[in-house]
Amino acid sequence: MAYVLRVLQGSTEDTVFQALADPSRRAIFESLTRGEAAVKDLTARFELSQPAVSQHLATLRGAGLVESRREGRCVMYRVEPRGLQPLVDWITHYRAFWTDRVGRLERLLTELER
Amino acid sequence: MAYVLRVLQGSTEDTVFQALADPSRRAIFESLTRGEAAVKDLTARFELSQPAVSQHLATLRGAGLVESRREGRCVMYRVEPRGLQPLVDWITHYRAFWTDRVGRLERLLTELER
DNA sequence: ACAACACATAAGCCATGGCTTATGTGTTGC
DNA sequence: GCAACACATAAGCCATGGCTTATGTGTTGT
Repeated sequence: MAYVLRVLQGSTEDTVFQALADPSRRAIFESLTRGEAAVKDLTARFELSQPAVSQHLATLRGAGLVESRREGRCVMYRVEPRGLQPLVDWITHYRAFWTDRVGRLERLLTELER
Repeated sequence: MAYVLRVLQGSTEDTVFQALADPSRRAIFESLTRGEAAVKDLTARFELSQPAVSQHLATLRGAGLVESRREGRCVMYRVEPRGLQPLVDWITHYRAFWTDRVGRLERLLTELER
């Protein structure tokens, strides 16, 4: 069922990993976590051309990590929290190998849900 | 301090993201979580040539996600749990944006440590 | 010692990806 | 309407990456 949902959304963890593999894209994403920003702003922060930034944003958008909204002649981009979910899910699948801290977290969750 | 350690280890989250970006590499990694395996075994499981598998393993090894050990004429590969830590750290940094479930986990941790 | 096995590495090929410049699409203000 | 701004998209270039075949390095067994 979760699988079906993922397929319908068209996003397995594949797109997310792919999107976050690039350092510039991660930097842009991190920058957006500090608040909504226009393409112009991001272009100013990083030493990238405007098309480069737009292309990175398109990739992040395709991975569901980011959303956009028009405001006047600017396009504001913001982080889409749920976009990280596939990554969290993937990692959670290997929680057996995590460090003590995360292991403790999982144990807590189990106890909570019981 | 954590930063210094990362630099000394020579591994920011960069190598890990890079290594996990490839589907074949993730598949190999996932396969290894089910237990130690030789290159020959992995080559048999996936439809990849032996050199391809070796190269993927070398990349995973470089990212600290996997370790190797000689046993006779085979080289056994196993998952290195701590290798996922940079990824967990990176995601944890954006925990503010996580879904309710993870948010609940974090709140639990905070209460626990207090 | 030699053949067979298991693996790593080298070299080359081809697809992909990220960047650039150039151009198209909206939107604002005069 | 028109110029200026903000952004998206197209086209092309070049580096990178993943795969292949071919070859080198160890290890086992006879």
